[in-house]
Amino acid sequence: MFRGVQHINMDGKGRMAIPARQREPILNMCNGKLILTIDTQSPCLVIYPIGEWDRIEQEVQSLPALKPQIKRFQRLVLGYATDVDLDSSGRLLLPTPLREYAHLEKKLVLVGQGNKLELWAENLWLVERDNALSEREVGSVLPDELVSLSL
Amino acid sequence: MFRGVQHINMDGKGRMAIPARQREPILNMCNGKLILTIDTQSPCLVIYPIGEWDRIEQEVQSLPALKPQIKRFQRLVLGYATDVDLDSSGRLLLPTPLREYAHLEKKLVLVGQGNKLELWAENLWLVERDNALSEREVGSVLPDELVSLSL
DNA sequence: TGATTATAGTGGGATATAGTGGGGAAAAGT
DNA sequence: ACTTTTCCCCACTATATCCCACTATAATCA
Repeated sequence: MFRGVQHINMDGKGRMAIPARQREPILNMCNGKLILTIDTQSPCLVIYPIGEWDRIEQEVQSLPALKPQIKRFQRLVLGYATDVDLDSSGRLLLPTPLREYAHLEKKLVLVGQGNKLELWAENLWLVERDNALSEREVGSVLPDELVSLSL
Repeated sequence: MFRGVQHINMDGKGRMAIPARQREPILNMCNGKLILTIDTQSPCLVIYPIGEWDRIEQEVQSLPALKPQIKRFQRLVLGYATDVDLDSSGRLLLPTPLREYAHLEKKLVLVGQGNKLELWAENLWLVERDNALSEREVGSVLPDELVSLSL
């Protein structure tokens, strides 16, 4: 599955090369067909192999849409979901609305998260990382689940 | 399992030789396949044999991701996790993002920790060690778990 | 003990592969 | 028909990988 943090560039045409590491599995798994959508919790995008996405989409659609919060969530996640294909040199074109949502400029960070990939603007990723790290400061309270984890 | 503190050098290409001591067990255990990730508590990296990592990964993934703190923790630990292989002379290449995270320069310290290895920049290791030692100063309070330990 | 041979650790050159950028053709939209 | 976007292709640069050479440390033997 997807692992590792990689810094990559978006070129002037809004394309980004999938690192060779991830390319192989993507081609096998879903023949280069991916779904790109937004993460509603963080200013980043998520990339699913099409097969994996089908499962997610069903789950999201089966939520009770009468609750306004859920309706909004569905609207965003399903609405922004866009099919993208790898081109012949293993790159994909980032649709403009998604580019804007995640404030993507030239410098990007691709983060493996098991069944999916996250895509960040480099500066936002660094902020997110530093926030997470500052939680190790003295006096900050960690959830019990983390404290009791034996790594 | 992994024991001992060893000082080693990273060469100009970001490679580091695994000491012969540890090499044998690594090859047996996981055929030279390792996972490198960050330690979220300290500015150092951790190295797991792939088998051991699978267990950890499952544990981390099964945490409740709705808590923002946990989500962040997962993002970092799983995100930075990177597959690395030993090359033909028993070295491994340290990926740039991880190198940068732990401020690795030429001088490194590899610390055995049982099921895993820790990798430090030498200067940060020395600081950490001195901090740890200074806790034996008069008046400092040790956690109960430590006090009741029979060594 | 000193000399000789292994083995570990280190460094660097050469080649292959990956990443980046851009020209221009095809397709789509206006 | 014209403009804009998408896609294929080629060229260049950076990075990773393989391979071999040198040095230092440890092990062996006379």
